[in-house]
Amino acid sequence: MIDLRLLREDPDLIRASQRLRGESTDLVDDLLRADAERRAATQRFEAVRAEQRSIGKEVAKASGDERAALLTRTKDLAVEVKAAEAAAGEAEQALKRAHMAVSNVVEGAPPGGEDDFVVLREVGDLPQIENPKDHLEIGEALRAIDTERGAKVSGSRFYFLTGVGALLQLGMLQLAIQQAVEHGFIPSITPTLVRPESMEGTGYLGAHASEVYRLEADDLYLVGTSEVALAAYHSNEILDLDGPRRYAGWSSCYRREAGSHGKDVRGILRVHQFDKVEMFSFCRPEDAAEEHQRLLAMEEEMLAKVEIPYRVIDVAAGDLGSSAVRKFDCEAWVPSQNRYREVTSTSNTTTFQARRLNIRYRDDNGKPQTVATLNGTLATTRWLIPILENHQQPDGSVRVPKALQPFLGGRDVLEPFK
RNA sequence: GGAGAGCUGGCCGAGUGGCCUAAGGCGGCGGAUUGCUAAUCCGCAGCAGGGGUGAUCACCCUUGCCGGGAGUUCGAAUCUCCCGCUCUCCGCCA
Repeated sequence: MIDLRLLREDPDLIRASQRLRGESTDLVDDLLRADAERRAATQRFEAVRAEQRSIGKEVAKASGDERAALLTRTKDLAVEVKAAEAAAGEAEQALKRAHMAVSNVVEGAPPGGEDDFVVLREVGDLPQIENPKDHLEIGEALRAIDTERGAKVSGSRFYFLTGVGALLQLGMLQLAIQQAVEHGFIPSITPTLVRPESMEGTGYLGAHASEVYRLEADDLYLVGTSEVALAAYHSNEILDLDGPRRYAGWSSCYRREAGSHGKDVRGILRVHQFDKVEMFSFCRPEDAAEEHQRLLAMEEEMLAKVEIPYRVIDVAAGDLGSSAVRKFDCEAWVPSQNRYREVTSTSNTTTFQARRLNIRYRDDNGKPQTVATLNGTLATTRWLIPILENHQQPDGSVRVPKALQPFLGGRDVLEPFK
């Protein structure tokens, strides 16, 4: 949710942001109207309620005829109060709906849609591989990835990681946690089933509702990222913030992939369940842009450790999620596809999520203010794809990046089974 | 799954229909005293929304908030119902 004070002071700023996103400016006018209407309705309610309360005090002291007279008056008033309260409640609900409909105010993202991202830099040399095998072919030869049995047991877009596949993933995630701890992040293992409020607070029940698994019998949701649990972790709290508060959450993630039938069906690029280490920061709004760069630097440090070439893109305004003001993706080189594919994403959501989740800090005057939140990927199952493909050798073996070798019993090469 | 007890401000905790504008304590902030620290004494303070007066910082008025929601009542922290959560015990179970 955006800051309503900002909306009142500078509605044109919000309209400009909506245009950049390719979203309607009518939503801004709807919100302005709903805001004015709510204030008017609140005032009407408060006026009758104040009268009711003051007469109520006289009733308590009065007796006999005087009391009876007061009671007839307050009985009528009670009806008015009830009606005014209901009207104020409806105005409040209408405001909330209009409020939810307006996206966060874009900050510095390039204009345009999905294809209008700006490449900030390309890092690492692309490997020269003749007829590269794709990650599934390599993974099957190593007996590291088994999608056939994944499908047998659970359906399409499920897989088993076995042997060195399991070790690679565990090592990579462990490496991410180690790095996070070195940089002062609090390592966390988070719930993957959450209540509706938590899901709603992070905005995942809006446009992405069909992407989310729901357990009807218990009214719980399976998270698509530990961002959900980490964001909701401090909901309704006032934090002591000296500097940014940083978490690294390790969890399995679940996605229905409802709208992606027939897309990326091979291998483990797009799956219903995967594991991820996610960074999440709470900081003062004035520090958010700098913190965003820090999360991006963390991602690049990890990519360097697994020795894969990548590029960094500045995602265009029209392709941002509703809560992000800016988003940087790291895309790793995938030789079999001869293109870059997204492996990390870091978003600055400023106060948008925190306002909905009611997460605040005390400013220098001791007044509660809404915090800013940011998130970013530190490692995920999908990384196995560029790791296997970029490090493949002509003989079918796979070189193990130095940083991962300790997690594979010191091996520097993984040999295929005959 | 069954039975019971709870949920009050940053924290602890009193409050069983109007005197709640929520006692008291801890912690916090300001001041006094004081070689320093500590102790003592005095004072100030919840959160959110709305309106107003003089302004960039206050002050005044007002409404809501006692786990969440609905209800009873002229009036609810207090009574009723639904939901959530915590604790204790029993049962079942990895």
